[in-house]
Amino acid sequence: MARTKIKDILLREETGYETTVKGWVRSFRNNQFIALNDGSCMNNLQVVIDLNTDSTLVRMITPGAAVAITGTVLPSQGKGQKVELKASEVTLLGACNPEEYPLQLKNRPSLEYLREIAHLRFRTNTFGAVFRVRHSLAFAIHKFFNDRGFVYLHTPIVTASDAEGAGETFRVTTLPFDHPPRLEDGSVNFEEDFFGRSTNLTVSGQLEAELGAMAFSEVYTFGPTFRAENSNTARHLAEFWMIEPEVAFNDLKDNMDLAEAFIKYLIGYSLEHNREDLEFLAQRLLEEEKQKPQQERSEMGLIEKLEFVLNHQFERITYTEAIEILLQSPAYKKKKFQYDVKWGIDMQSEHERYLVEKHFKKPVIVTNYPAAIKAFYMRQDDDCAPGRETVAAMDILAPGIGEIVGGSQREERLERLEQRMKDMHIPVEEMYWYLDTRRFGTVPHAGFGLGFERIVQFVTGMTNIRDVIPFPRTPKNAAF
RNA sequence: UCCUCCUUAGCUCAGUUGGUUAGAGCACCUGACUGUUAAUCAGGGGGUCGUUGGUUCAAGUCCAACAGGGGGAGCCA
Repeated sequence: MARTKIKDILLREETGYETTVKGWVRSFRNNQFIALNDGSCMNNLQVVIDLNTDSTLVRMITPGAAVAITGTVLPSQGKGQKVELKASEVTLLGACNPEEYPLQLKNRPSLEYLREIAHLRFRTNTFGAVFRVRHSLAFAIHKFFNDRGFVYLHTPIVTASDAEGAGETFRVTTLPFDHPPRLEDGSVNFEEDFFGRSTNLTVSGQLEAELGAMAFSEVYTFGPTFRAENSNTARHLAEFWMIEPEVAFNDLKDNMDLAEAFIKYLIGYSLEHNREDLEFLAQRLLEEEKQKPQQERSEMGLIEKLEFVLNHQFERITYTEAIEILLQSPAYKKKKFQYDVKWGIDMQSEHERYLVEKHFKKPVIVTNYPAAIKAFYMRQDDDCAPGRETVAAMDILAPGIGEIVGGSQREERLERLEQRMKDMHIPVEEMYWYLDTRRFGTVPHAGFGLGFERIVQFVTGMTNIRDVIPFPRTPKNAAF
């Protein structure tokens, strides 16, 4: 008999039909009640087996074991569920030695411990919910852009340019690391390497996305990104996924509108399609926060927070206004900030958190940062006072996780771009392909990068980024 | 990379001022019971106290280094 997904049985709420389910045992009570989960949804299906079932088979029904069960769906006699499956045939597909299996429903394994058994953690309620939401968000990203006529562009994972200076790179090579071919001056001869030049894993697909935008008008990338920085935080990974839309003819305001609509769409999509999972995650978060002192607890529950963000305009302020707010803040006057505030500084986490969590209490888009602290490709603002040169940058800061989006209108004027690159010691000749877009039919355009795991964190409420990617890669950790 | 805290049973954690044989709950095993909901009840087994070195008559406990992890910071998405 064809397998029915547990989600469909629970959704149907109909009874009296015969069917087959397959899944993994979460718990087995009373030698009679199996809580069965097949990952299709949060909830388990209660399977009731006959008391006369062969006792050697009954002994094999243990947490983690895989079973196939045929039976009739009936209204449940118990209180915890509407329907249950009365088994007529139970088949053990895969046994699971309970002495060795580390996941038992009645244990309360910590997130840190589950990270060590990441190959099994999908089978827990928490990670089941997190990764169903992650899937939903990934799908919603494609849907959002597809519905708006964007072309999904696959930018390369192996690249030769580190021109953007977005971070430390992982080198890609087939040269023998113990005796690489060398030039006369002792440096490694990359001409003998696989690609005939020094290559690394991509740190961003943006520059290539810009090339696509100059033909398709609107493109987006969504792929793995690699940074070899020795960052040990709850919001950094060495391998993560990034979404980078790039739109011709858009200016900074269009860019903000797109980013805000995008984030709200993702939240709305998840609220609509992952209600059960989000409710579970909200409950989990609530339990976790009970451990914290009152003042550190968040004011809103997870779902309230998502609905709040969905229903309120993001605050939009310039960098200059942000600095002004910080300078006027009680926190600044009481010298609560560890780092000083003045125009020109790169804002520290404490400053961003003050703006987002204390002052505005909602996502904030900060624009027009000082040119000196931003990347070469950002469009230089006109009519700046001397010493106050800014660029058309925008960062979206979200409560709890900080910068979730970084983007800008791009510098489309060839001379100004070349001059800026020279000032910042970026090899102009090597970047001829990038500059060609400014030579051949250049237009104003804008785009941004959104860290996928950060939006998954925001939506699921998971505080550590390592818990929203299946197999996290971080310094000293590439297990599984 | 820096600051800080942590590492004791499969898991979550106690462990007093350095002092006899290392504790609990859950999990696991054995048995009982059977419309349970993290099932319940009775009994049982389970430890190189992260690793290495040091101080001491004596170290889970004090010191150092290293490893791993948490929280914070930097860098960023």
